[in-house]
Amino acid sequence: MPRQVDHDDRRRRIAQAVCELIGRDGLEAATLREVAAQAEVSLGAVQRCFRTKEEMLVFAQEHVNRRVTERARARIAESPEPGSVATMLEQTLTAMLAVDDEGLLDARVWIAFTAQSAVVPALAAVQRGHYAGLAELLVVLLRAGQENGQIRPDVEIESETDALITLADGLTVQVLLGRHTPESALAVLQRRTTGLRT
Amino acid sequence: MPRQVDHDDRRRRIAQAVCELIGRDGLEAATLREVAAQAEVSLGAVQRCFRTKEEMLVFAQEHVNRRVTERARARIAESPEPGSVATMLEQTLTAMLAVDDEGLLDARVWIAFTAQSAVVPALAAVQRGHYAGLAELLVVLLRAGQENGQIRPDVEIESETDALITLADGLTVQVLLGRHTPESALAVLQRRTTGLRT
DNA sequence: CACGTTCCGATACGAGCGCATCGGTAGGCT
DNA sequence: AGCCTACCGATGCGCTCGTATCGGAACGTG
Repeated sequence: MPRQVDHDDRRRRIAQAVCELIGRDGLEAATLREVAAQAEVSLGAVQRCFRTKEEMLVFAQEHVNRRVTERARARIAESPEPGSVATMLEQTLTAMLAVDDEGLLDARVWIAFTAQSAVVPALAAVQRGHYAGLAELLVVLLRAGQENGQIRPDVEIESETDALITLADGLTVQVLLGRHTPESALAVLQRRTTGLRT
Repeated sequence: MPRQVDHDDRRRRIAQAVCELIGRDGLEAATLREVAAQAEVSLGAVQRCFRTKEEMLVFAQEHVNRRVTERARARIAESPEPGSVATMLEQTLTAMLAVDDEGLLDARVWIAFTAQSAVVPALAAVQRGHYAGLAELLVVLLRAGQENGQIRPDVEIESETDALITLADGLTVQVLLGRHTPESALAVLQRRTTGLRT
């Protein structure tokens, strides 16, 4: 067999290159040639990793979604009180916001894919799956918080979960448009989550 | 002078065609040729109305923004209690949501332009201008409501305005992704606005 | 009434796109 | 050690894009 390369690693690197291009110049900047250049591989390599451009974009979409989930996990682990439900809740939602440069890039990628999801049902299904995971996590956190008394018992979990997700998305849009700074958006989010505590 | 056509009317018709194409298949579907076909004019006519494609897209962006404002005005006029501040507030915010087919189309156009605004500062400025107008309107409504006792006096107007806009945007995203129906989004919005009443 | 000006719609062009194809090359098997 | 296979990176091909250009039709004017 000829020289072997790690296919999964290459796919991840390409997906990362796609995200960087979309985050900098939008979806239309993610041409196969530009992606190859950004990932420092040849055009042929990109074509062998992904049968078609659409397949590449879907993988990149799942890639950025995984990054958000991963960032939530990391923020929880690094937080001063990893065991506190309120902390976990806040850190999870913060991971969805554009609070730092990395998050800002992901937010731009997120809205690009979300806009595309509005007209391509297959992409919308991918996004809904991501949101389903986030919603489930929030439900678990809220329920655990109510059981150990950290979350007010009168909070209606399902509707509160939806409201928190809606708030995070709305704030992300506001930050991207420059109507909120990352700091002010974070403050709004924290005011909301602290309102849930006992 | 040769045969004269109404330039402004033609520009509006072209902008409408751009919105229909973007609402159906996304920003990339708005090529000059497709726009010309949708507007039932020649490619040359589109080029003479707009010096460049970007100029056309900016005009279309302002066009859909004007439609939202116009819809808010129409909803207020048609509402059962045009004089009630609470009604005006609710109808204004409803105009920002994708509550009917026309609104759904506009919402898809909105998110397409918003995504582009995240990477093109010039477009972001246009969007910010639109939001500034909406925010000013909401501030006026809330203040008037407080003065005549229809809105709770403890509502902090500036932050509430931002919160309402953020909520409307977040709900729009959720509807576009299929995580909210137009009806459920409207219900969330109404619950929020009725909470502001005395 | 014919001319000339002015604007319209069709065509032409270079560039860049996604995708398909094809020698070259680097290792595993006997 | 040498062959042979499997994969890599470069090149080619239609196609469509945005933009520039050009002949022709339509009206005010002398």
